Amino acid sequence: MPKFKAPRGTYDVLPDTASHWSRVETAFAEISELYGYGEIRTPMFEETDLFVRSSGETSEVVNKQMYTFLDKGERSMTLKPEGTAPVLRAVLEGGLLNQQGQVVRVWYKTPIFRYERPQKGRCRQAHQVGMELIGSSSPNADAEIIEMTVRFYQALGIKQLGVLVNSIGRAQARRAYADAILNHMASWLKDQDQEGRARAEKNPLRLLDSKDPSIQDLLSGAPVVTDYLEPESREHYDAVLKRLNEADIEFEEAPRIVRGLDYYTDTVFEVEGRMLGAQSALCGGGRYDKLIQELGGSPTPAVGAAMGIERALIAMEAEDLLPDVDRLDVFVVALGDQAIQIGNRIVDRLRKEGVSCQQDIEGKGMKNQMKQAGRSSARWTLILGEDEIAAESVTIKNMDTGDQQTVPQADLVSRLKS
RNA sequence: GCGGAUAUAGCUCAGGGGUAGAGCGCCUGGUUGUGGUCCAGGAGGUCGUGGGUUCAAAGCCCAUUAUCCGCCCCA
Repeated sequence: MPKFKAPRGTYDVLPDTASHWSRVETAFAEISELYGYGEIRTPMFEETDLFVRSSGETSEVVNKQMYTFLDKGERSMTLKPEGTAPVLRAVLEGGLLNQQGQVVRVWYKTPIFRYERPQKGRCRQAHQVGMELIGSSSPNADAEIIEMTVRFYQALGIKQLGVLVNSIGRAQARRAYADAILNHMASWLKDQDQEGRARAEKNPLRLLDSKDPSIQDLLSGAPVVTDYLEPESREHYDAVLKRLNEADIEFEEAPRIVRGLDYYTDTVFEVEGRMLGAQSALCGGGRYDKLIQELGGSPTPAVGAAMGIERALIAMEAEDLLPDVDRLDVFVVALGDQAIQIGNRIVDRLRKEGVSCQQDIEGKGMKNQMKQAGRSSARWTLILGEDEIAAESVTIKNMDTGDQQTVPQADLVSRLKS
């Protein structure tokens, strides 16, 4: 029994699944580059206040879920619970927005830390990729971000997903709408315990995506946020929808979509996996025009999204999209000292040609070496024994079909490449 | 944070107050030049952890930890 275990809510990515991770990460990096986004990397922890300011003092994340600690200088630090605020901080600090009218496009890949009760698709150290488009209030920006997320999931091959788009307007509309919801739910609210009531009153919009069937029933006749939008917000929202239609992005309008972090304005969206159980959100994003100001920058509109890597992997697993184990090209079976020497030279030569190779290092016999070859899932096994040495040849065995033929060592590379 | 379930071999699991089980995997041999098939043999477990009850606990009781499902939250 090992003495240590990975801390609660964390886990290791072992070699058999690491390639799945890099596949997701690579897909996102490629999409980002295609849209002209530059990578940005920020520290794992920040001043606690950055997250309090950005996510909102009343948010669940800030209240209950942050990994906060005092460093040796008695400064309150927090492991980043989300990616956006640190990116904006870095963009401001790095002077990327110092020229007026500049539009900045960045993408990132990062772990995030939230103290939560672990569940499938919900860990204390989770991983996200995301992008931010900073400096544009155009609906085209919102549409670009949504389009990118869709392209990302398409690149991974995930089919069963829903793209849910909504607008929650500006502060005024939201306040008016929140009142309307509370009003609508007044009779239900009376019957709730104190905590439930406090939660509902703190953020009435949250009621909208509750999974409680009794709440959902009551909400069926409830007012819709889009009826409360200010004229500019309405216009913006319509333009986003129009742009998405033009780009042939499949989506649905979902008035129940709100976001958990306080900084969103106008457009919010979510990509939902239909195979994910309770943790169904694959991606969340939206516009946050007030946030940069909140962080001390000049007023700057922006829009962005974050995608959970774990959840993408769960979705891919459910749709059987995860690639097989990485195959080795060649395993060299060599029998006897001389053959081993020649085998080493061949392995070296093949690796220089970009052919992945392995050979026995334990001095085992034929049978065992063949077994290793099988286990390595090599495409070909090269056999070097007395006969081959004498003839300066090598036997190539195709491990899938079992066919084998003996060819001159000089022809090896061209044989393998054909 | 709340509710429910689970924890036995590397993996998937069965069992059950009195000597620890299966399938798969692993090792060895049949085959000192052929893996994935077959046959034979073998290794591997303080039954999650800590206490308690008992002549006896892996089983019963209590606590604890981890995982899974739902709520909550969200990626």
